[in-house]
Amino acid sequence: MGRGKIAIQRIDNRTNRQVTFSKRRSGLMKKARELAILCDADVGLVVFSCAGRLYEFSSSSMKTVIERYQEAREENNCPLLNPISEAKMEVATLRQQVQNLQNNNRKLMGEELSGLTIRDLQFLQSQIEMSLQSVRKKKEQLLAEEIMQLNKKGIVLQKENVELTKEVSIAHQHKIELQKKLSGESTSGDGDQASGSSNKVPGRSTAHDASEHVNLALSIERDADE
Amino acid sequence: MGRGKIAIQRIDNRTNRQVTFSKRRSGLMKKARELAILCDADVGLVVFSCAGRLYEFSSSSMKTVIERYQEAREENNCPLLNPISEAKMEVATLRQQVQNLQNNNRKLMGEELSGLTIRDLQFLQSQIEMSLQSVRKKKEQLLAEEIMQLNKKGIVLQKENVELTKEVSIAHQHKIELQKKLSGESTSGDGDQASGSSNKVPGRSTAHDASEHVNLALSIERDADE
DNA sequence: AACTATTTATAAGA
DNA sequence: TTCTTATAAATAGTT
Repeated sequence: MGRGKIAIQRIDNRTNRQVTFSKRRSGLMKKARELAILCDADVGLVVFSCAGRLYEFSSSSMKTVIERYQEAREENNCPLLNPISEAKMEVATLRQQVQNLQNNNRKLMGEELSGLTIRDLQFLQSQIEMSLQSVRKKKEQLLAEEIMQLNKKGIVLQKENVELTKEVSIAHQHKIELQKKLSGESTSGDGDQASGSSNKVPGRSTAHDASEHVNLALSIERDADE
Repeated sequence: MGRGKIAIQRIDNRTNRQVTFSKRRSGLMKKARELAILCDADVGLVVFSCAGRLYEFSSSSMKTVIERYQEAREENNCPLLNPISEAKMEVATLRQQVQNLQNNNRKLMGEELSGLTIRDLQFLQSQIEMSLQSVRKKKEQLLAEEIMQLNKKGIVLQKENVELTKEVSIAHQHKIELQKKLSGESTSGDGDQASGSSNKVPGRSTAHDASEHVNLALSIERDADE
């Protein structure tokens, strides 16, 4: 229907193809609408251009048509073409699974025990006792690790402290020697009056901090074993 | 296009409508196919006759076309038209829920504790201890109920036994009296030789059964408190 | 996008 | 239903 007859095969010319697509698409849509109206039919038409653009017509609503189509296909034959009832099945399965897990959880939390027999309860109790043992073991393990690490840190800090003490002691010695030399030259000495009383360094008592950490860890362990 | 022009409105004549439906439907299908081939388009066409019969054409597969349509609609705009992605969303949510519940279950069972901190473990331990308490309480309650019931039953049976003993005693008395009368008449007596030694009824020792039940219950309780 | 020569679809009749 | 055919409608190629 046109100036010339064309073979029904892909139109190679790009422009030509696009023009024909536009014309025939609107013609198809028009005919789909006419069929729906004239014959009281329910029609759904979906067209994707080769560029991926979507065009559609439906006499009622596309959603309705698609659902009706899927139902009809499911009734008549293959259950392979239904992405929706697959999903529905999966939802049902998962719901059941959630239900079971929730029940199990509740029992493990000691809730909703009314339906259980003494035997069930005995089993549940054993289960929970084992869980408790497992959790306690894990916690003790973690605590032991933490304590060991803190002890290591403490030892390092203590060594550091010893070194610093030595340095301070040496510095003090030097100072005293300098003071002696100065007092040999003149009687008015400008020496450090406080440092002679102690070799501790209050501003940076690192070893003291470490021991505090260890004590804290031990107190946590004591709490845990109550 | 035909012998006469027709208005685009529902054809009243039933036969006419059916004929037109048949002709135009095949025409529409043909044009849909031509469009798909000529213009390299993806076309899906679904037609339900007013009688509910399904006719379809799709250039690839209807399943593919429908899925592509739904995806396209979802991307572009409204999420109202997608029965499939709703289900997908629900499946995703449920999967997550199942995952969470399984994790929780495992923790409550003392499994897979590696990611937890000491604080987490402490909390979990408290939770499990509470569960254990709850389960023990429930079990003790059930056991107490069972024991009470068995005791009641035992008391009833004991009373019954007392009554039966009395009856047996009376029957025995009667028998002795009858024997006395008979021995007064003739020396050869046909009396009960065994019943004189005891007033127990070995064939129906109901009270004895009840006490056994009670002992069983008590032994279960002892097991539970280990 | 409009035109138009042709082809195609189809309404009515058989 | 199916075939026929006159006619309406669609559209291929052109402008």
